[in-house]
Amino acid sequence: MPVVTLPDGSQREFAQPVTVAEVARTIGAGLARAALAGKVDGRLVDTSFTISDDVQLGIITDKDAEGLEVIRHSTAHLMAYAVKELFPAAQVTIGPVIENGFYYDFAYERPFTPDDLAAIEQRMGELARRDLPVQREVWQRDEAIAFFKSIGEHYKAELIDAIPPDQAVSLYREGDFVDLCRGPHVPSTGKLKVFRLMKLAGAYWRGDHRNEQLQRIYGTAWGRKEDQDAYLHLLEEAEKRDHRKLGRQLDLFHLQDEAPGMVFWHPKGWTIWQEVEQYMRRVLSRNGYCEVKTPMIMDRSLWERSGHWQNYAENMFTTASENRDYAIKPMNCPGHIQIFNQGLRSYRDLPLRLAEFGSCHRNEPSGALHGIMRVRAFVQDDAHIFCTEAQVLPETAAFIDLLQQIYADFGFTEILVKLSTRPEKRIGSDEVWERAEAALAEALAAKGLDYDLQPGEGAFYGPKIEFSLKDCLGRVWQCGTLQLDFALPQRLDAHYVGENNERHIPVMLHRAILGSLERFIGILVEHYAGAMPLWLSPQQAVVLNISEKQADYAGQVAAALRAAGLRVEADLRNEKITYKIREHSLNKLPYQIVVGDKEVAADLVTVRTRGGRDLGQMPIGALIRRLLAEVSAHSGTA
RNA sequence: GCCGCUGUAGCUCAGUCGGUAGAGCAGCGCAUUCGUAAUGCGUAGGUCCCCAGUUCGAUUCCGGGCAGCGGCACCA
Repeated sequence: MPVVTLPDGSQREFAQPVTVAEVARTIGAGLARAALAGKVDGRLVDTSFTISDDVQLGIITDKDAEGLEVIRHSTAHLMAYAVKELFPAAQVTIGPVIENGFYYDFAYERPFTPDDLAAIEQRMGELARRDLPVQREVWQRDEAIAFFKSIGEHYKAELIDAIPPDQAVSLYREGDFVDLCRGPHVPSTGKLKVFRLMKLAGAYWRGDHRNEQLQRIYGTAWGRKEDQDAYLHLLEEAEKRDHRKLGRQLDLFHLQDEAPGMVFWHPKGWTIWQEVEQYMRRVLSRNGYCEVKTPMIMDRSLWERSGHWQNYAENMFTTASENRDYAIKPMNCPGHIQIFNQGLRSYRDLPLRLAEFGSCHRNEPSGALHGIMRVRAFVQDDAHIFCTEAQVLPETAAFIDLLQQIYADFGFTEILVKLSTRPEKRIGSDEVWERAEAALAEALAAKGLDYDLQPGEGAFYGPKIEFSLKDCLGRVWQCGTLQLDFALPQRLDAHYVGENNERHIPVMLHRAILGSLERFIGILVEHYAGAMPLWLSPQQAVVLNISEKQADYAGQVAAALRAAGLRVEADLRNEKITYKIREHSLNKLPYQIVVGDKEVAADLVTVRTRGGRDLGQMPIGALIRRLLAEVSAHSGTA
């Protein structure tokens, strides 16, 4: 006699066990049709799930986030079904739900082609229209392994083999297709109406590059056509914000074949760079950092002592001269330790914070390069804090404050935080790791930051915190980082004299806020779609004359603004005012100052923003005050 | 690095089933002197990514590179 409690608190009593689908039917025919799955006492189940005890039940439809996940998961299975029909020799492997969609990996004798993709999508449509029931079956593990082996699905057999022997496994059957799956799934393929296959890619079996490469197909799936259209539209819009496209359009930088992964900064892009760098320099100086500069090329012996020559060789560019080998620095830490090591340090010198806009070169794998986000030559806003173990917590807390303040100034509020802890291969005792991880976790907790824990992902020399931002397509890029290091100071003989007059090895914190200036500027450009806030705009205003008569006055206005420290040019070209406004608006130039006969007569300027807002007429002094206020506020999206 | 796709004018792209290529925008010149998102006319611009091969002839076909793009792996 199960009593089912619904989300609104109402209860229904049934004489004998009922399925989720049957409960939905008693509520209404519409809900029964819309039901994709059920949530029984917080657990997602199929609509065919039988309820025999008193439970809390929610009917999941495509309006629920979970409903969308079920749709996507079932669509992945539908795709696998279509692939098996069209390419019987293909083996299925795994097909999870991801953000906005799903993928499924197949092992096949040849890569799929775009034509294959179209055929698969068409077949999926046919299978969906047949509205085949999707049924759950529970098998004994060993029988399931034997079954999948018998139909030539060796990857599936391998997957099930990893499940504990005494555990039963669930299989889902739709038409002639059977797949291992935890579920739940939609009750029938007819529920899958809105999907599109997006792209093909190679992917390694079990994510290991030593394994064979599988064929991955990505797709998207939605409850309603409008949602999918909106998503596809969003992708189109995101493409327009791509920093590589805007970098060219706005004449910020370029890359060329002869220097893969290395950026040629143009005057406008370099202006942004300089603003970012000068801003960071001011903030660091206010926060107790000392700026230094270390050599780009150092002798092999130093890199051998640091361990890079042995462990990082494939990523380092090297050079040689007069029988000596050198490495071009991939990191700044060894150089900073050389500065720390000059003279005898006292505990009174700690914490010592050495900062450098450090130019690094890393020979990244060719396939990893991506615009200016992942390059081979880049500048880190790097710093190393030499401190005692007791200072780790306060230094970490201060760093997090600083990072948050800086990100806010650049307009970023959505920051992804991760804490990576001890890996299997590591140096240092467990007690030291314990304290180090606890210090980082404590600092994060004290700041009230939500973070993902990544066990085993720390560096061999210490745990780390990562701060990431998203690009216009939602790809995550690590920017800020804080890494505790117990190893390098010792390897490179750093010490200080403590209160007890004995020598101690300092703890080193590697930290960066922007990460690399290249990457950070790339993210900034995408974040603002090229319409940089005033303080970062390469050109902040342009003075436009309506006809040649006002050329002199326009020049004077521009000069007055420049004298106030603003980046302003006069555009005196013999073009219509509409033409100039259009062009500067497309170039995302924040303020357009129009002067015609009326302005000359009244000694005023007329101001409009790149967004088309008319600010009316004002005296030049008022304009200057307005712009300077906006610059110093680091704000303004005119 | 691996899988797939792509590479034509400064940019965005069309085109050549093998006979050395075209548009729009940008550039340049002339006219126009204009009030808030494109004035008109004219003109110039190419190693069709590179190197080999097949061919009477290759931008096109074949092979090998390089670079870019989408993923995967990597990102200490």
